[in-house]
Amino acid sequence: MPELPEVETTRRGLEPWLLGAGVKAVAVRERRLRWPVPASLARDLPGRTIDNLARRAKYLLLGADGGTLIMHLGMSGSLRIYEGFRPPGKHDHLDLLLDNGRIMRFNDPRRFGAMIWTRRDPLRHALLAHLGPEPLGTEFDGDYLWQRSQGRRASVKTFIMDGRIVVGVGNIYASEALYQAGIDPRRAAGRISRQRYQRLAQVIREVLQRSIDQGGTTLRDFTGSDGQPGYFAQQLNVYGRSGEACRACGRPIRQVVLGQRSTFFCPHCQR
DNA sequence: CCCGATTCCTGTAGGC
DNA sequence: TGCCTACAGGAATCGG
Repeated sequence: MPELPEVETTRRGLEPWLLGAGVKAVAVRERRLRWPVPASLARDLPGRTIDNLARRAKYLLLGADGGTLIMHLGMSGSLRIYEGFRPPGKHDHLDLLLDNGRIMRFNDPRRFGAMIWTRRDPLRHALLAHLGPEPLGTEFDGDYLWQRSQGRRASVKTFIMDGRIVVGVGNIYASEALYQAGIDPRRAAGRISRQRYQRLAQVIREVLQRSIDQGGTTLRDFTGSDGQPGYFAQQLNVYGRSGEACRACGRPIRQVVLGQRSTFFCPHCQR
C-alpha cells in the first residue's frame, strides 16, 4: 500500500520519462475511481508538454503548461511506464500516451486512487489546501508535534496518521516509528512529553528516509514505476509481526486496533 | 474543534 | 478443492 516512500519512489521513477514529454492522448477505460475521472481531462491534457512532476503528501502533481493532473494511488494504485503499445490488463484504468513513444499507465484494483485535473494552483485545491507539513521538510519537528498534541486525547498513533498534523505517515510507518521511539501507540497524544516528541519526529524522518532509500515497502504488490518491488519490508520491526518475537527483547509483538486500523507494538519496549 | 465510525473497492487468507 | 466470509487500508465524510 503506497505511503509516502512508495509515492516518492514512483515519482522518482517516472520523472525522467515524463519531463519534457508531450501528451498525445489520454485513454480512460474506467472513470469510477475515488472520484469520477473528469471528462475535461481527455480534452485539456492532450497537446500539453509535461514540465513538472512533484509530490505533496501522497499526491503526485503532474504539471503541464499551467494545468495539473493530481494523482493519488489510493491503497492499491501504481503508475508504470511502458515502451510502445501494450494491451491493457485488468484494472489498467487510464493511460497517458506520450510523444516519446511511451505510455504512463495507471493500474488500481481497488479503485481508491484518484485522477483530478485542475487549471488552478493544485496546492490550493480543496484536497491539498489543509494538509499538514511534509515530514521530511523543515517545518516538521518535535516542538511542532508537541504543540499540536496539546489537549488531544486520541491515541498518538491516530494523531501522527492525521494528514492535518503531518502528511505521509500511513499505517505501516506509524507503527514502525512508534516502535523506534519506544512509545506505546495507545497512549493519548496530549500526554506525551516534549522530549519524547523530539525523538518521535526524528524517527519518523529516519524511517521514511530509509524506506525511500530502499525503494519503498513491498508487502504484497507494490512495485515502482519500473515494476521493481521495494525492499524495506525486510526491515520492518513490528508491522505484520503479531505474535513474533520483538527483535530487541524477544517478547511477542502484540496487535490491537486503533482508529479502525491494525496496530503493532512491543508492550515491553514501548511505554 | 475534536474524535470515532462509516464508506468506497477487490484480492486474498482463513475456516469449514 | 471449492465456497463463503472477514479483513486489509487512505482518507473523505458524517454524526455526536
